[in-house]
Amino acid sequence: MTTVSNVVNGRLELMSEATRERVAAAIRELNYRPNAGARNLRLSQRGAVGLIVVDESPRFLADPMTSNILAGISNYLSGNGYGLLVTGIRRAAVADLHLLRRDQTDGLCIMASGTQQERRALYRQFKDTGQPIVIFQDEAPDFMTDTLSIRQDDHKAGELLAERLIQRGARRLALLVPAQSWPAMAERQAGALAAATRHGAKLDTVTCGSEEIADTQLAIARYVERSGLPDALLGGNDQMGCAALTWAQDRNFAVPGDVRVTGCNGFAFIDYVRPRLTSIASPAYEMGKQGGAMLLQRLSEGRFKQREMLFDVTLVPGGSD
Amino acid sequence: MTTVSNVVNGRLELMSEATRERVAAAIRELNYRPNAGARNLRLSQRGAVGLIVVDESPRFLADPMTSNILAGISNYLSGNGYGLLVTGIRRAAVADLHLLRRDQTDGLCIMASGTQQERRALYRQFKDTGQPIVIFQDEAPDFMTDTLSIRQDDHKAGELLAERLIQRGARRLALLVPAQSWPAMAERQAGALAAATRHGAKLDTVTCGSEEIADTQLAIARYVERSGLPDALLGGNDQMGCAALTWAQDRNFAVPGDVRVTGCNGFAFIDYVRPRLTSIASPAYEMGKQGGAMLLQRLSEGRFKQREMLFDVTLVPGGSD
DNA sequence: CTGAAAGCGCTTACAG
DNA sequence: CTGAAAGCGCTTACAG
Repeated sequence: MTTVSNVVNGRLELMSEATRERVAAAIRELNYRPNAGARNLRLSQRGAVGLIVVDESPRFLADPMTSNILAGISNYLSGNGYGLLVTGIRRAAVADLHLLRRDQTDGLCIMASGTQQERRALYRQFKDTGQPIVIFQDEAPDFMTDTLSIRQDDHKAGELLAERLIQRGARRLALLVPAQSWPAMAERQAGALAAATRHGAKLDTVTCGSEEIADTQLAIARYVERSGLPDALLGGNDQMGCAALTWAQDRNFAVPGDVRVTGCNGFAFIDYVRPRLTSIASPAYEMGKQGGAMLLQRLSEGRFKQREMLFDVTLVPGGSD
Repeated sequence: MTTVSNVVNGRLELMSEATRERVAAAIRELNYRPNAGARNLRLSQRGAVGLIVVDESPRFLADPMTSNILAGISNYLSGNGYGLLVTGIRRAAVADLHLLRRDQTDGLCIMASGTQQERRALYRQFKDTGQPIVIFQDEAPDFMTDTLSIRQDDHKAGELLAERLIQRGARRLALLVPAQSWPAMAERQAGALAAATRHGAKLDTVTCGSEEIADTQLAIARYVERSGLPDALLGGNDQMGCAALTWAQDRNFAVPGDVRVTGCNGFAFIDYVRPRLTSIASPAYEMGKQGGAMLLQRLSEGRFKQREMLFDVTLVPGGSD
């Protein structure tokens, strides 16, 4: 058994070539696949990481940001012999989550949602598992000790978009945000506001019932009725930007002639609208990959090397601004 | 230990209310979380299912079909105490896959790609693990015994789209398909061809370098140069449909006035183009959910109740046809 | 209801 | 290089 274990785990220097090949032949012949659970039990590890996406919708992967982060984490972990257990869950059901009630992962990756208070309550529950945690797209509250927060620079994203619009002559900007906002969205808003203030431009915030197309367009219509057409409509994300674009087209406003429009995060579908949506390129996939890497490093070295990672963003010009 | 095990596993009838509460209190106090791996080892089960997406791109979740199926599987399994281990992998790397080399799952869900020969080679490797397998969006070859194939009715999808276009007066249809096709795409093509033949209409197949927007638009341009503008451009999926839509718009062709356009699968972004893309609603999420359910049923009952499931599709009218 | 024991399939220190 | 043994944390049949 010792030698087989040594072969399976690649400690090949402990035996002769002939022995190695004999064992390998037997493995092939028997179609032997080592039981990963037994190995993990013996080594007091779990061999897997949990990804928990807290979302009220069962389609928790609908947002490309989420699925890109997932792909990044998954690829890194799979390449390093770790499993990724994926769960999407409504906030109310988190307490019953298998990943929290049973000990089956070495660490957790979290994408939370809801108000700050709600997210803090979630993080406390996750912390109670005693596992190291990577939080995506949110800051780690002070009480989260064994934690790494990974975000993209959404403040800069807001600034880049607002500055570009102002440079092109816009003086009154309207930023579309969902009623139920989230930290990244708030950062974009703060960034856009900072840029507007710096350049003496005006930034209105238009609160939409949700980020869905119908709610977004309704909110735009009401805002324009009240305040007139702004120089620019900034979608809080690509979906809201595209909603603004089609709203303008449905009313026969020229984009960018009558009103400029932008999005944020730059996922695939911005190339499918006309004019192409000016947006921000999100490093979501890379964030996921780094999150996986940092978590495995934490597991092997005992602590996270840093408390936060902030990923740079860049502007992707389309024709809509 | 016996009583604690009975509490943890919900065999509450074996003890008094007082005992139950004493154990529960101790669990809370100690923040005890049972080790899932040890339980699985004792019960000779793995407690998890693997999802393998064979894709040459690291962004293996970019297609909404894939991420919707994943969400469906994940939600069903999580709700039933099973884990889902997600891996995206290039075909060339499949042989080294952890999910194949180690014994860590009770069953596999597969989304393959490539030619029929390549997919057969993949399925043989998966079969060698001895696990029950659910194949999505492809038929199960004869040699796959312990297998369930789950597909949507793509033949009907092709028929529905072609028939609708013909009813609206189209006589020459052009179907856009990627050079590297796949079974679902071939089914759509067969369905569209059957409908065209039945109604005496003409269906040309336009092979595009890939399903990417640039390749699709290039292929359309070449086809139109050679054969003139068809009455309708049928995208093999929504992405290709949207590519056709923007191609027409960039050339100042009216849609549907000069040329009708359709997509297939009906994911979110078809609402963000103008006119809205007429498409087919894919039951991808439901397929994933049923796949998870059928796999767990297979695990508890010893065999799949059926060899195939075919999900119905419906047409979603937009303004593009 | 509790306690003692066996065993799931591994890893690893140790003796030969 | 091989063999025997302990132990990872559970479940479960059995005795008390």
